[in-house]
Amino acid sequence: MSNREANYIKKLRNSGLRPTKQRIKICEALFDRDKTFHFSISDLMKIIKNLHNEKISLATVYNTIHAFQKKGYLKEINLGNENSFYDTNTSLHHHFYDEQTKELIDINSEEVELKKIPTPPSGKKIEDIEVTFKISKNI
Amino acid sequence: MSNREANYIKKLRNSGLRPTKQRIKICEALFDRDKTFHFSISDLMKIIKNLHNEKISLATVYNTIHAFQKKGYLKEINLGNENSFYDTNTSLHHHFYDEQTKELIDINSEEVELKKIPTPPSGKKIEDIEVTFKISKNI
DNA sequence: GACATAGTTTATAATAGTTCTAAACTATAG
DNA sequence: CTATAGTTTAGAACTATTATAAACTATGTC
Repeated sequence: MSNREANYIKKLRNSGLRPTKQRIKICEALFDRDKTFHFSISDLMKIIKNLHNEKISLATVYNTIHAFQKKGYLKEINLGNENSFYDTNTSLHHHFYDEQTKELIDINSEEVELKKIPTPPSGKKIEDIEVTFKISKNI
Repeated sequence: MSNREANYIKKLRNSGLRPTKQRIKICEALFDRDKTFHFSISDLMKIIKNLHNEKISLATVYNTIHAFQKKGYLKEINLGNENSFYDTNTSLHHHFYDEQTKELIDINSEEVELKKIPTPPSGKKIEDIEVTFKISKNI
């Protein structure tokens, strides 16, 4: 068993998730990466298919992604496509988004600073700030 | 014919859209308002149903909203619900969003100022900046 | 290791939002 | 008034997602 695999097993157990072989494979597909990773469920299905000859059922992929999201290992991002996207970068951060190419690029939170912040409606507090910079080809 | 109706007819014609009675009714439902308006297609269907006894088919509502969006009279907003939302405020602006209550509140662009803006990837330029302040009940 | 059990996976059905299709209808120009 | 291109419509088709319920499996206990 690889070091990484053992680590996933430990993390899954610590989160109250049983380390099944499907979950470990999904961990490998998602987190064995240098950069943070953006994906849709259908992206992930394809990646799993290519990575292992064995397949994981669609329902399991949905279940697992939702479980990982609930445990805070994934963040859902909303770009207005018809389908949901997920981000392995769960820290506070921002995005460049190219609507043409559907490219999504992470921006570290230090790269963006707000000078003026509006006062929230009474009885509410600001929980999170997300800035999306819509970009396009520079002709 | 009301003043407003005549105005909608003119605007539709100027945009290259034939002023059909369905489109005029949809204009009334959307734009006869003081405040900017946020809605989903199903919201709009209900509103039309209540406003007039006559119904407009779902396909027409979709067609019309898409046409209005293409002409720049509506802006799509992405909140990560399963369905699309639209905003009659097409100017550059930002939002408060309460995920619990699904409340969405417009923020004028003057209320938000950015001190530091990241440099876009080479060959790309920033087209638009959207800031979402996620809010929640202040306990 | 065998067993019970609670958690998990799976194929499939069901649902929801949206888009497509093709026929009927209508605004508009000539 | 007529021709035509644009529009509306019901319903089918499609896509993403969630629900269902039966088979399977990780885990703790003996």
